Amino acid sequence: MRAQIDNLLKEALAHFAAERGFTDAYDLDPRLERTRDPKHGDFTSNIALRLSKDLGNPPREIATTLLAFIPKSALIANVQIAGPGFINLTLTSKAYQRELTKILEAGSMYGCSNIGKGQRVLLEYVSANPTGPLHVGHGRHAAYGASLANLLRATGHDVHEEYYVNDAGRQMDILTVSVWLRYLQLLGLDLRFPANAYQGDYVREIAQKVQTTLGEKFVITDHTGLSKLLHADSADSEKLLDLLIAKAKEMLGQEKFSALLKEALSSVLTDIKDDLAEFGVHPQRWYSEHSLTEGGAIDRALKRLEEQKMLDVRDGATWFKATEYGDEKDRVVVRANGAKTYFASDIAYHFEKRERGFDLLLDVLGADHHGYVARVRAGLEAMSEPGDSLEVRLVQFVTLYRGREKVQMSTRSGEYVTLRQLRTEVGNDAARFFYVSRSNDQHLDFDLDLAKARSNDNPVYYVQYAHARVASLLRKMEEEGFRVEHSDMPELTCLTEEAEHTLLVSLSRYPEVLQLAAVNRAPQHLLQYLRGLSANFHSYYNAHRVLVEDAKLRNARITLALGTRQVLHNGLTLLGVTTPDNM
RNA sequence: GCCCCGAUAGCUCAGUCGGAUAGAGCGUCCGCCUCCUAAGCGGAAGGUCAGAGGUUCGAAUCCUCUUCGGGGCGCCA
Repeated sequence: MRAQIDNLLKEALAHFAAERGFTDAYDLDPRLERTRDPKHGDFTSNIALRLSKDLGNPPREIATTLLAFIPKSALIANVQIAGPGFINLTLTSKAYQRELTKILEAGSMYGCSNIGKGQRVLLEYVSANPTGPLHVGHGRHAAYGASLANLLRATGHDVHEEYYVNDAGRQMDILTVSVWLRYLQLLGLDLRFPANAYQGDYVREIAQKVQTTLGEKFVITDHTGLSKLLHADSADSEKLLDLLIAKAKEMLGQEKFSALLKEALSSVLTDIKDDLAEFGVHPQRWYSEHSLTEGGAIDRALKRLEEQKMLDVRDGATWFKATEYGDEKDRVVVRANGAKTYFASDIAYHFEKRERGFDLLLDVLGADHHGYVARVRAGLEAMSEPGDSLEVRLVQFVTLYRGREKVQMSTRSGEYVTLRQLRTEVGNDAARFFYVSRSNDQHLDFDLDLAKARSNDNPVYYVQYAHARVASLLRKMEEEGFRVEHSDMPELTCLTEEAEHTLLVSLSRYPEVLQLAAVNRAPQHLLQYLRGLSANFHSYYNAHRVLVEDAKLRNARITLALGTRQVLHNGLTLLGVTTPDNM
């Protein structure tokens, strides 16, 4: 709808420009907006105000000239100049009736557009270390990323979703050692378990599984050295972990250590994949960090940097001269001990994404990662890739509440609420909905009690209920022996109530909302809209009877309800929320 | 010290290329509730948009400074 009105104004502007003898010199985008106050009509443009300065004419005069050029249209009832020079357009009721028809014709495609023009987007999100179950923070990343992917697809982007698996590096080694120690304990060895190893029960479960499937493969005969290490009072507990890792590799041998690591990794990863799948999150690819090394991507990236003379050896380590690209300090890519840093994998990974032909690398990261955005961008630029091909959206933290009471969590002790627990408690729908209810760069207070409530205070319930209410109406209609005549569109001209007009206007905004939400990477706009639409529908339902005796009016009202159901369905589906017919 | 995010009604928050009289939900107050199964419905009161300057025809929105709050700054991942 907006696009149609927009075109009319653009046409007028083209005439106007031709008459005044200028063409592309000025910004001639009408920047059509919805009015806030219905007194100002339905749409408004401030183009006359914006042109006024450049043209040296008063805005109202420009507006008057422009107004004469607006083509006649069945969609526009009235055009007025108001205030300092706004052009206000009031639409005909026919325009809204047509839009309702379009909703039902387009069905699940209603609202989709091609503003993305097929841009190839690699959306990376969650990418939690595979060292334990996902917790409620990861849930927010998952819900946000998945909704964003849906929004981008609906607006014509070619989206590829990816989860980066950090399956190399120290954290995996620590997990492996944790599993190994639990495994040895299971087999009766009396060993102390370090406080900073992975504490969760899932470590014991993996150990149990290893023992069941692989038996005593990882048993060691002489464990005095290990025991001694564990009971030594080491001041530096991190150092102890490193020593333990070295000891484990030495005692088991690299091959068995790797086998154990693989077991641990696959257990955790399987759990994460199942968890996300149940949550409606399906990355197309699980990209292994390990494969970066194997595939030579790290070497290619380093070589590229070398060619650009962007590497420097100091103190035995290899540094990337990030400062030359605006970073605050240079960054190590290869440590003095020869190990490549996490940062090296990271720029290699992003470089490799570009090699795969993606236009936009869209990363969803935790707010604690903001520091490395500049680094990775610097890396891309140093490798002659455009810095703005990387876009990062940071997700702030989640705090759980039960009513007024804060739920205490501590990642360190392994006492945190998992995503699975949350989903089990409040359900997938409420979780998906609540997670994207606030802007990603705001802290989120997640109220478990509210999310579970079956009352209108609960926004997800409220919106789903609007959908169910339509279904209920249709059932009732059948019971009463009525039916919708589909032969030709019912006479929507019967929809003359104010509440009906409000609802029609709200429905017609949906495509604009999708674009706004996609462009701003802001699913909460869609959510906010759905709440408003539901409110409009509920008020309408409360004020007016749909299943009236008059067949014409009844058909028109049912059609309006069906349109509402369609838009609610389309919107909720993009957010990963189901649309029940019964509640 | 440097960097990022935030501050809007009693509470939780919308307000996204600057636009006309700043919105919603909850709570409060006042009515209503024999009605398409719907745990309710309608209305009202409620604001120094943290503060101060600036840009602009026009600022909650952009810029600068200040105050307060949250987070981040490793040859960790």
